[in-house]
Amino acid sequence: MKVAVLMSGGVDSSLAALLLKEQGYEVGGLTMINWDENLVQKAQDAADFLGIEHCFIDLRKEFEEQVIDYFCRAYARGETPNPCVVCNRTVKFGILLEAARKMGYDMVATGHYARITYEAERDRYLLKRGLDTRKDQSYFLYALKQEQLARIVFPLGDMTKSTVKALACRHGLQAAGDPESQEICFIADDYRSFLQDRIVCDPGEIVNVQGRQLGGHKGLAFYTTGQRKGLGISAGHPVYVVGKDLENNRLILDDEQYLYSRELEAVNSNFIFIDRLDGPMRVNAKIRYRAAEAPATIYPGNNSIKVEFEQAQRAITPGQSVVFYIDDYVLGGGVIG
RNA sequence: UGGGAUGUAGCCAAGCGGUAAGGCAACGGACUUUGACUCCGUCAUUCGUUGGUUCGAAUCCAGCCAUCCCAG
Repeated sequence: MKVAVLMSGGVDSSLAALLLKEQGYEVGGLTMINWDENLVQKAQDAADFLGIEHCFIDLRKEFEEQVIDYFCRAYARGETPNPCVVCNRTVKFGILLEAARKMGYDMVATGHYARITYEAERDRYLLKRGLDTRKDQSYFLYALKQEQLARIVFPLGDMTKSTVKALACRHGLQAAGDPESQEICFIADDYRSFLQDRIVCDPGEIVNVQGRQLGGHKGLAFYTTGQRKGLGISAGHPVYVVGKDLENNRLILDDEQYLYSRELEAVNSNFIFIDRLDGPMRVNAKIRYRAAEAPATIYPGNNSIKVEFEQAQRAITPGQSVVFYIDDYVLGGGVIG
């Protein structure tokens, strides 16, 4: 069995490669250039250290079309996209996975903290959260299809981050002491300056819920629901972005209480645990990566999924993903409309 | 131009003779495979200004300046 480990040169992917090798797989390192080609060297070094072959593939064009373009368009629409979700579905486990297969690999592996299991009775691959709930990354993977899950291995899914670090250290992996990963991979510092060159940003008014003017904004794309910092508005008490009035190019700010809402509509949904949602279902749902799961009922709609929470959620944000869980399993998810 | 009121950090604001609270904003850090939230830390040698009284003034007194309100 030949496995291509998608290597970044960091601890996680390096250890993933090492573990697979120890388990007897035929392992090769594969690195995609999606933005910064300088990262390839680090991966190459790690592969050399592990004594595995390594090659890279330039996917900058594809990444630009699939991820960056999506990222910018979503912001231009006033949404707050999650590029990692799209990258995983279309590039990392899409184009790159296909490329690996063409190179003769059977599977691809990454250092994600998530688990994939196969359920024979239903002939389904299921996605489970990582054992280390603090590091669990299943949220970013809900959009994967069966064909994709069938070809993926996550060697770190059953481990905690501290175990990974300890093992990496014991094996003398260079990256063992590296700081945790960064921001969006294609944005070094501030996503705002990145957007500035790519989309049109019209300054406009800042108003409160009642419509009273409070100040001015630099372009709706630069703000996200629930945001407090960087607004420059001194109201005597904290105020948050509670919405966007795209029609009038106005940013709406107000007290935190206006951020809470009990329901949302999700589009572009994908289901993993089941084929499709045929009727109401009780789940635990997460409206952003670092949010607590909350009990909710989901309902199938025409072109969307309606999600009704038991308790109001704070800052439900269009463009972000809502992911449904049943116990440790990812049922599916969608993009908040 | 008369009468009244007010002038403390970017904004709001405590202080009322004993050596500048607090909130908001801002900045820095922690957290984080998205954007946020959150948490921690920093932020007026100086109180419109000039003099005076006092051992000592943002606090009392006087002049000047500025702003606001009512008269005109």
